[in-house]
Amino acid sequence: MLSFTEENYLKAIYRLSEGGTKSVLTSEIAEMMSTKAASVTDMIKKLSLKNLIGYEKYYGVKITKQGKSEALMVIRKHRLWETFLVEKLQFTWDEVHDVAEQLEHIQSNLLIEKLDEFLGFPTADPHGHPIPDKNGKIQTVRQIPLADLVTSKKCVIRSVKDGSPSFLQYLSKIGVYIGAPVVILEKIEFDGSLEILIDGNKKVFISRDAAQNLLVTE
Amino acid sequence: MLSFTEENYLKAIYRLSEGGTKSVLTSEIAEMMSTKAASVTDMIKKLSLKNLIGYEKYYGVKITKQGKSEALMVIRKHRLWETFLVEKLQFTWDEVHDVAEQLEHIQSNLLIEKLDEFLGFPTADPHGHPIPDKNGKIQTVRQIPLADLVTSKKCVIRSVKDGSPSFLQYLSKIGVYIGAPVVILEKIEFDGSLEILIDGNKKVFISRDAAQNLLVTE
DNA sequence: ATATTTTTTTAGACTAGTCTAAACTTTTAT
DNA sequence: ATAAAAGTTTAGACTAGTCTAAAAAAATAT
Ligand SMILES: [Mn+2]
Ligand SMILES: [Mn+2]
Ligand SMILES: [Mn+2]
Ligand SMILES: [Mn+2]
Repeated sequence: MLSFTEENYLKAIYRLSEGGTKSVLTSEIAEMMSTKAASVTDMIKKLSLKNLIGYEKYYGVKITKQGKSEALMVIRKHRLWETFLVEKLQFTWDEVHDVAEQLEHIQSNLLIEKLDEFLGFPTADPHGHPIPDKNGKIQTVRQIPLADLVTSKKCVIRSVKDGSPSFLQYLSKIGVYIGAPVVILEKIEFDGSLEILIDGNKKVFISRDAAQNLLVTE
Repeated sequence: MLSFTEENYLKAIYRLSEGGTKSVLTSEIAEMMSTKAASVTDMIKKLSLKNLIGYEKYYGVKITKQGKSEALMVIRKHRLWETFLVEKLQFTWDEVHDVAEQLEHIQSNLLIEKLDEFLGFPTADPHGHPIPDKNGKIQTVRQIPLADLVTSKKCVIRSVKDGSPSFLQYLSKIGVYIGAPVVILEKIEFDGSLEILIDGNKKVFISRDAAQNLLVTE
């Protein structure tokens, strides 16, 4: 059984490993965990002993099959709890992350399976991020940044890349939500900002940065 | 903010203080927490410094107003979560305690208030134990052990004193549940066991011990 | 190719919580 | 009243996790 801390490290290493085959560096983990490199080295040794990661001194770590599976279960719990908070307790999508960060460490298979069922086996959390199933399988759909879409092509908002509360609050304010139909009306040459039409009736300008953080499907 | 461990100690001290004005002894706490007296002494000093308990060396501790309030909030969370697990996730009443023991330590006022509302502001948990409100107020109803009731008087099962999974499973098996109407048909002189009628249609014999652990109202 | 800078690891210290063993205080028995 | 027993506290050690400072290795610049 993994400790609270071990689970958090493992999740960080998993996220840093995603979509990349090379080793995750000590400094990257320290950065993501807001901790010091020396602490990371200590933890790396522990996780390596438990065969959750492979470790080569001075060259970083690679997550193992077993480690990935454990990390996916933590992510599964995190996203199911976030879904619960929004769907059942009427949290807004910017309020759920910190609480889910605690709830994801509750140890009970029965609980998580029953929660999954209660929620109707959702496949994505309130931010559009996929929820791994009980076997760790993730349903992936190709999504592209809104910034990369051509003008006047219809698309649907599917997820946010950066889920910081302030960005999420901003999105709610301008009327962007997961599932919203959007078209780009005009790309502003000068700064890369976009004028978009949401829901067929709301025109707004969003920055290049914002458009980069919104993922859509055509 | 209290740690996980501090909360557990405080809850134990609160429970040992209930319905009694004299000090709680180190050994009693150690017993309840399944730990050693030396560890208790260490923790006692910490809680005392935080003014959650009063401590007189060699003579045990007394919980303070502030300590009681903190303990009640942990108990509130514990019982709300147990209610959630049974009402919403279809757990049985013997399955919820250990999970609630973890969930009670999640730190979020918003979460607990929303959960309370989601559950319809329940006043008792699945074992019939009262749920403190957000101000720590407990609604108390006078309940007596079924063992102390006179023969042929109608009563309703309100709560269980000992909530161990095996006792709860046994109760379910014989058809006893919170809210069940019961009458004592006969008290067996020999061993104090009772023949009772549940729901007006199920006759069973229960031990004196069992009858002592079932609390009822007339 | 060598020197400098950057990154990583090690060494040693600190906190929270736990334990055993020893010392001390209170209670109980004679 | 004194001795024995029981309960409590202290002392010192251990684990998990963290940190700073120093040492070591790798990457980069000259
Ligand atoms: Mn999140
Ligand atoms: Mn976490
Ligand atoms: Mn319980
Ligand atoms: Mn607990």
